[in-house]
Amino acid sequence: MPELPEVEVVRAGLAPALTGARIVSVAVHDERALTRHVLGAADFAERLEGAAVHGVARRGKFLWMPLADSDAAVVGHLGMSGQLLLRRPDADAERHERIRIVVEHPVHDRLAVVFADQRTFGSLAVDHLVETADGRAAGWGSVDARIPSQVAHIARDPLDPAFRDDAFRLALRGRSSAIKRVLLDQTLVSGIGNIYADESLWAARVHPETPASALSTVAVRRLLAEVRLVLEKALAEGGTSFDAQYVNVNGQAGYFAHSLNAYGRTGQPCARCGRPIVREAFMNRSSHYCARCQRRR
DNA sequence: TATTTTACCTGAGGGC
DNA sequence: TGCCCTCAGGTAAAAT
Repeated sequence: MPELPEVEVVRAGLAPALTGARIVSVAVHDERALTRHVLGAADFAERLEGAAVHGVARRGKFLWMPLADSDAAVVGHLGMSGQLLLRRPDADAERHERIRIVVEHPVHDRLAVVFADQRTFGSLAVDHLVETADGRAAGWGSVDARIPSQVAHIARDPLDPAFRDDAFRLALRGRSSAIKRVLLDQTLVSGIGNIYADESLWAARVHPETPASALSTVAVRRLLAEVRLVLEKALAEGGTSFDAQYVNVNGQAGYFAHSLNAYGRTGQPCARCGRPIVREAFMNRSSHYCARCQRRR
C-alpha cells in the first residue's frame, strides 16, 4: 500500500523524466480515475495538452506536478493500489490502466506516464495552487510555497523540515483518541498508513490503543523519532511491496517487507522478546503489535 | 465541535 | 470447477 516511502520513490522516479517535459496527449480510459476532477475527462485533457511540467512535488501521500507559467498543477493520489509508470508511448496497455499521458521531454524524447489502479481508490485531477498556511515550501521536491487546494488541509509529514514537533505534541494533548488513529489522521501528521503506524508503534513500544493524551512529552518525542527512522529506512529500501500493488515507476518492487517487525507478522515471534505478534481488529483494518513490549495502559 | 462510521472498489485466497 | 465470503485500506462524506 503506498504510504510516504512508496510515494516518495514514485516522485523521485517521475521527477527527472517529467521536469521540463511538455504534455502531448491525454487519454482517459476510465473516468473513475478522475473523481477528484469534477469537470470530467474532456476538461482534464484540454487543460493539460500543450502544458509544460515544472516539477514533481509531494506532501504525505499526495503528489503533484505544477504546470509552468500557471497557477495549476496535476495532483494525484495513489489510493491503495495506484501506480504511476513510465513507459514508451506505444507500449501495450497496462492491466488496470486508467489514464495515459504522453509527454515530450527535451532529453528523454517521448514518454508515457501511465496511471494504473486496480481498486480505483486513487485519482488524478487538475487543481489550482494556493499559498501554504505557514509560507514555507509546500513539500518535497518543491521550493514553491504554493500547494494544490485539494492538498492544503493535509499536514506536513515527519520528514518535512517544516514539520513542527511541538505543535504535534500540543495537538495530542487534547485528544482522547487512540494514538494509532492519530498517526493515521493525515490532517495532524501525513504520510503514515497502517503499515508504518504499526511499525513505528512497535519500535517505540507504544500500544496502538493508548490514548494520545496519555503520552508524555518524552514519549511523543520518542515516537516521532521512531516514525522518522522507520520511514527513512523504508525509503532507503525502496518501500514495502507485499503484492504487485506497489511498484516504482519502472514496475519494480521495494524491499522493506523483509524488514517489518510487526505488520503482517501475526503469530511470528517478536524480534525483541520472542512473544508472538498479535493481530487485532482496528478501524475496519488490523493492528499488529507485541503484547509484552507494547503494554496496554 | 469532535469523533466515529460508512462508501468507494477489485482481486486473491479460503471454504465448501 | 465454481460459487460465495472475507480481507486488504486511504480519503472524504455522512452520521453520531
